[in-house]
Amino acid sequence: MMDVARLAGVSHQTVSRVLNEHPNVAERTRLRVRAAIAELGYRPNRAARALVTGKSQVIGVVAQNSTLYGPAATLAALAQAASSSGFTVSVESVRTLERRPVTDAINHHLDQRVAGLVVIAPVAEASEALDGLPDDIPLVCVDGDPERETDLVTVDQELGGYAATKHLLDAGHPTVWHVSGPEDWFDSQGRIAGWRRALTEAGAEIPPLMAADWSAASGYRIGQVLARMTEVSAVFAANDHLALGILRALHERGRRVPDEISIVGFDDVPESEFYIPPLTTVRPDFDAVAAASLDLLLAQIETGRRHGGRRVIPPALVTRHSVSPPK
Amino acid sequence: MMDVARLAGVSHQTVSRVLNEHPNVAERTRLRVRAAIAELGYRPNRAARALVTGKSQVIGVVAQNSTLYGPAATLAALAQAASSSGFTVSVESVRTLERRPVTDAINHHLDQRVAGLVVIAPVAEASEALDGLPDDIPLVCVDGDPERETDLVTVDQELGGYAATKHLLDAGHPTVWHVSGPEDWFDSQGRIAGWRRALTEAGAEIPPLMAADWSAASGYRIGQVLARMTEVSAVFAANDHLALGILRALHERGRRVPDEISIVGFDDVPESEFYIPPLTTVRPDFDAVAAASLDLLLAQIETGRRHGGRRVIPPALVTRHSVSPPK
DNA sequence: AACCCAGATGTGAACGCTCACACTACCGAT
DNA sequence: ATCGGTAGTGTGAGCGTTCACATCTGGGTT
Repeated sequence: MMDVARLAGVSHQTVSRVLNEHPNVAERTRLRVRAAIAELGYRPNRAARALVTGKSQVIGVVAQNSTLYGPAATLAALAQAASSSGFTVSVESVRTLERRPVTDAINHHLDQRVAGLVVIAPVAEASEALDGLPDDIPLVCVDGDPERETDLVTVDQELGGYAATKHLLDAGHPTVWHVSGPEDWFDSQGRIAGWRRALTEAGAEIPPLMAADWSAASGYRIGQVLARMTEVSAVFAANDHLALGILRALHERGRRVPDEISIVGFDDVPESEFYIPPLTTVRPDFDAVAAASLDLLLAQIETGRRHGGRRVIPPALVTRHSVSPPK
Repeated sequence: MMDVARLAGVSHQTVSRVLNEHPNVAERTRLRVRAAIAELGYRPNRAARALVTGKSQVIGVVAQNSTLYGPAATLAALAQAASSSGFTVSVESVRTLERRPVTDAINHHLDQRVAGLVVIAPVAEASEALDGLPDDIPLVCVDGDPERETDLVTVDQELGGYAATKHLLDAGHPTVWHVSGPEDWFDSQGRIAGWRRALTEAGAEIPPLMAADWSAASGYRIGQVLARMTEVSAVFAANDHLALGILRALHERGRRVPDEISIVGFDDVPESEFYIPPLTTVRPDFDAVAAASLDLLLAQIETGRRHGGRRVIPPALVTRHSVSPPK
């Protein structure tokens, strides 16, 4: 920086001002400094800046190491969105969503003096890890406890579950079975609630809940049970991969979809359009989730205060060919 | 740090020594310092350390913003592996794999004084962006040009393509059609080469190449063509999602898999076991790719020199039910 | 007893920036 | 003629570490 200053015939401070786009710099000075920067190929040292300001241009993200579609898609979208705002995303990957590893990951980020934190905390325990945090660090919680007070971005799971169930009910099915995700996930809870509400509103019987994890394998196992039960005509699966497993189990036992049984999924993974049959599903907008998170976070960074903002992104039902009226 | 030093009754330098596990510190002093650290809840400022040492504990990753399974899985595994080595992964997400955005991303990382760089560069243009780089920065290229000299980690695509094709040939098929990924991807090129080699070795006819992108949608389009061609009895799809699209197209035209047509995929996405029928596929070990990358990178960081190391991870064929002998 | 050496510790500078403040020049208003 | 204000610029300190070097101590050698 000194070299640049010397070449431009100004002080280091003026160079700093040009770099930070400080208003009070004469136009020709600015030009001269920029020229010197270009000539020397100078690039500012962000570590030094981070040291003195106490903040970096880095957003710390805590996410579970998983290839689950939702979290992975959110993370990718977040990285993309951050890049275009001049931020870098630093990922601390946790093996499990227990409190301890999440806390460690957060502390590690704090050591690096990140400008803000995005925590993907889809279960209660991970969500609780956010409670002890000093409140001078910008923080957005994604997919976290819908009840929490701090800034939160989430897909409207309840609405999605409601829409899926309603769609099946509207097709004429007397009731809808639900294969849910793990019960400690807020996502699962929301989808279950939506399912229940639709059923209740319609005065339909509420069948027992079939809880699974998010995998196609568990969908398959539950599908084998469902396939034997002649009274089930409509199933709402908590995600597309579960739906795929169910589809396969049904196919194996010769139960035809949608003729005998209708199915709706959740997530709209790009492949679901090519399942057999093409899956009617609920599409959350992960790009919108990422954009909203960044938006909230940047606002906090700017003002230096928590706002308690809350963005709930409504998902959309996309209808394909896995639903038909009951026979 | 000064506070800790004061409390422990030592100098700041001794605290620093304890922090960096310098050998020449008396045992009881070390204990006293640790106690002081714990009592004060002191956490070192990484930005300050990065400033003075010129290196951070951060690994810069450049990856395309995509939800493609391979890159996403590699990235996740990398973040996980880095975390357990005490490193953080900083992701710079590029929208396209053109040279310019990749170079920008790399420079941005360099500004942050990352300890090393991992670039996922599956096409030639991205790979070229690595050429102008100063050679004092540790660098590992993942999925890059197999011909390049610098440290490289990649799945043995050629072997995978060979194994898939050979498997179909061994089942008795006269030849094997190939639906490939985009031709500018090294992954595609390797799989194509393996496919050709297996065909050539067996003295089989080499059918025209069907090039697609990686999506199920493009697999479906090509599948519609394949379904009409009575002479095709065996297809090797460059990834599982393509295979899914093909499966669906075939199903629509009433062509049964594997009775009439056999199919092998690539990637072993977790869902492929539940496709109809369960897909025989080639499984690359993304965890191994990530581990090898980190290994190579850490070695460079330690020695401060490029080694020109090269790790080629052999994939494994996993046989399920999408292959049978021709009728 | 004098010496040496290695282990343990302390001292001050430096890393590359930004911040707070001081200074200069020039303007218009009194 | 004096004053205050403002745009433009410079000066020095300080952020929290590590590095290079200096100093101190105690045990083993001669």
